[in-house]
Amino acid sequence: MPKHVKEIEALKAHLGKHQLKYTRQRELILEAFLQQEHITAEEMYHQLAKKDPHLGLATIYRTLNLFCEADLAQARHFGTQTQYDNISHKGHHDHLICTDCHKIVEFENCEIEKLQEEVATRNGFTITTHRLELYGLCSRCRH
Amino acid sequence: MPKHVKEIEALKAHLGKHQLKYTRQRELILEAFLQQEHITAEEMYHQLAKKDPHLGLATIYRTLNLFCEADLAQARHFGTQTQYDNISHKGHHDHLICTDCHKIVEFENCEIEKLQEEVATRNGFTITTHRLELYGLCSRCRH
DNA sequence: ATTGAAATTGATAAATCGTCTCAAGAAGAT
DNA sequence: ATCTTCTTGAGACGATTTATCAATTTCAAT
Repeated sequence: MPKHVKEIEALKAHLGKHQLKYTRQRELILEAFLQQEHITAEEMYHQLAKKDPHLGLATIYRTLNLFCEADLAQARHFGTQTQYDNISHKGHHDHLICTDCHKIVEFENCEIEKLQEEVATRNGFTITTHRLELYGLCSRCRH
Repeated sequence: MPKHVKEIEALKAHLGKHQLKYTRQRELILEAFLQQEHITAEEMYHQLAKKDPHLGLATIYRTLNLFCEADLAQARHFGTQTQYDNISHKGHHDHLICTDCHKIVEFENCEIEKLQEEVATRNGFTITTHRLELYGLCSRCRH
């Protein structure tokens, strides 16, 4: 019935491993989360208010942080807020961030990823995820 | 006597251009800032408490933001705090982070940096700083 | 199905981080 | 030295996120 069976199973696996429980709220938040590329807790709060007016903001924060631990999400702090990126089913994308107008351009680069793997291997690491953010000025803000 | 004559002149140029004043606090904070690769306002607050116990935290925030406008610093949101990067400092290092034992290995990779520049140029960006973190398991934790 | 231990929730208090306010003090031009 | 303007320090404030805790829900064991 639910669309994202694979991710639900991944979450359940994580929950089981840590003696946590699969709740109605966690399923609701996961379903909503997986339909976004990235979202803030506040945005999700308003979005889900229609489906469950009693869902608390604290629960959303707790659940999104849980998703980070389960490697379904990745938190990214920008400006005063925290963005939760969906890294589970899309190819992981990186960000170009304009420090002036806060514009964000997403990109993907296989060569960089390959070099990352090399660095990791050289140091005995096995990468599960990564974060790459390039900060600078976009063409308009450079004047 | 101050060591960073070039940066002090750059700051004075910016101040003059905007009808701002060169104060004891601004010089003190600049001297301290230029000795770091990156620092938070809070860290600087404690660090400078010895030299000037009356220096206010608000002044440090104001001054670090001023440095950003004068292109001496670059703000970057890291975790819950804001890191102020020293732009004149070059050797930027990246991190390999073990998600199990939290071991952190620093590395530098020119090829990756070159590819980052290419991506930025292709999108019309001029990079001033970046952040690359690879998350995974180190050799010991993989078993 | 019922029970009971353990985890989760919602509401809100509290903490955190950074900015704003404003009276008093410092800088710099005249 | 004077005068205008900018800056400072202290604390209030606003926004975001986390902690607290009693009531509720989950889920495994009856």
